[in-house]
Amino acid sequence: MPKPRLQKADTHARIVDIAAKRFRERGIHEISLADLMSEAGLTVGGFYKHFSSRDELVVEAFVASCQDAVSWSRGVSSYQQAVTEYLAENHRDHPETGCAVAALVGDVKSESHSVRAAYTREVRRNLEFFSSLAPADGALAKRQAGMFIFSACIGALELSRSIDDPKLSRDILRAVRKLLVDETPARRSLKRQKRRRASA
Amino acid sequence: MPKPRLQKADTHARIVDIAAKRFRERGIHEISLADLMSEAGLTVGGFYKHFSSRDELVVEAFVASCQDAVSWSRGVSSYQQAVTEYLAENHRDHPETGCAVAALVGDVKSESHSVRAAYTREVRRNLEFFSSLAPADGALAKRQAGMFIFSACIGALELSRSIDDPKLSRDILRAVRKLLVDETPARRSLKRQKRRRASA
DNA sequence: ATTATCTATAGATCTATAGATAATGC
DNA sequence: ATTATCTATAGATCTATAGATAATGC
Repeated sequence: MPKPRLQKADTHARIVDIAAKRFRERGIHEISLADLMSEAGLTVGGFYKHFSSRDELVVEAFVASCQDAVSWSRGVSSYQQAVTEYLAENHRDHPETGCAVAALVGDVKSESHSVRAAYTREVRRNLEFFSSLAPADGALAKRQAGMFIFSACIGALELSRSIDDPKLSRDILRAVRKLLVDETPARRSLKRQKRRRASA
Repeated sequence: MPKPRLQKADTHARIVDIAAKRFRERGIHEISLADLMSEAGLTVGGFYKHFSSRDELVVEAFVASCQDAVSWSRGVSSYQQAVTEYLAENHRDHPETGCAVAALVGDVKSESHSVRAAYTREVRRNLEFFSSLAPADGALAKRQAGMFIFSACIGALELSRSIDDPKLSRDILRAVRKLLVDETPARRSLKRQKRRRASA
């Protein structure tokens, strides 16, 4: 039963949004176009009136995923909040609305040039975000701290998602959260100062 | 042209070794049984005389991959050496002989119970290895430091492999290497002591 | 005769295309 | 008449199975 005049652009966006969720949730190749179209209430046949290829959808869906990260970062005002929320069990359990860089970190290796380019842009945006919040002095130190923090976050989140032991999964998130928040150079020197002031 | 009596066990091991390489290199589902058998100089038909299913090969290949990590860790005697070699460009460029936990961190989410169980065992073994070398005092601190270090290493390695900018890729490896080796709690307090001694 | 491997193929996907269909808007 | 979507299908995989074949070892 065709339903014309119901805004083609809306349908297009709906397909992209669904793909953006499912790709992060299950991986780019673990879901078929038929499944995605069906979730949108459509059939496979119509797909190529919206996209010239599967790859085109992958790129659009990835870019759409990044919007979730942009919205999230707007609500984050401190380094501690960023790390705590990124490494929360809630984020681990909901890859479909979470960080696309983490969710697709293994997948993109075998993707097209366009996908990898979009991915690299998003990595760079994330590094800038974490650098801007990083407790470090000077542009270079901030940049390096951003790379360090983002790497630790991605590694911990993906490890916690991949193992099948819930306790170990939680322990990894907690340990990395703790060491990132407590044991960062600037924070440590802050603590030292407090200790000194207290003992004086 | 069949070649009987040439040790079935040898052929079996050869298939497993090839799979162990290709799965790490390209991902578990980006390579077909036909391709693997062909690289072993065989045809697909014979596959099921060696394995009851594709999944069985995935498990055996994963376990075989872990041997590379065990051999590697035997030659590692210090924390600094572990981090430096793990985050080397050479490791980044040769996933086929490198850490299977990193190479398959995204892939295992959609794999069978057996694969995920083997993966979890290997994560645990790696955590123990990094914990044993970690510059931290006390069993708990060592355990947490191991999780922290391994997460940062996996995140940095996989990010460096996924992006398409060689310079950024190298910068990430370098920054994480530097901050892990220089800025670890125990090392920092060591440095502080040296500074104090020098100024005294 | 046994056994490892081969050829051939069934059955299940999945991407992509061709042409039909039905609701809107002139 | 136009246009968005549908049904149907071609062509390319990929896993798994059935039965044939050829080299060894009795």
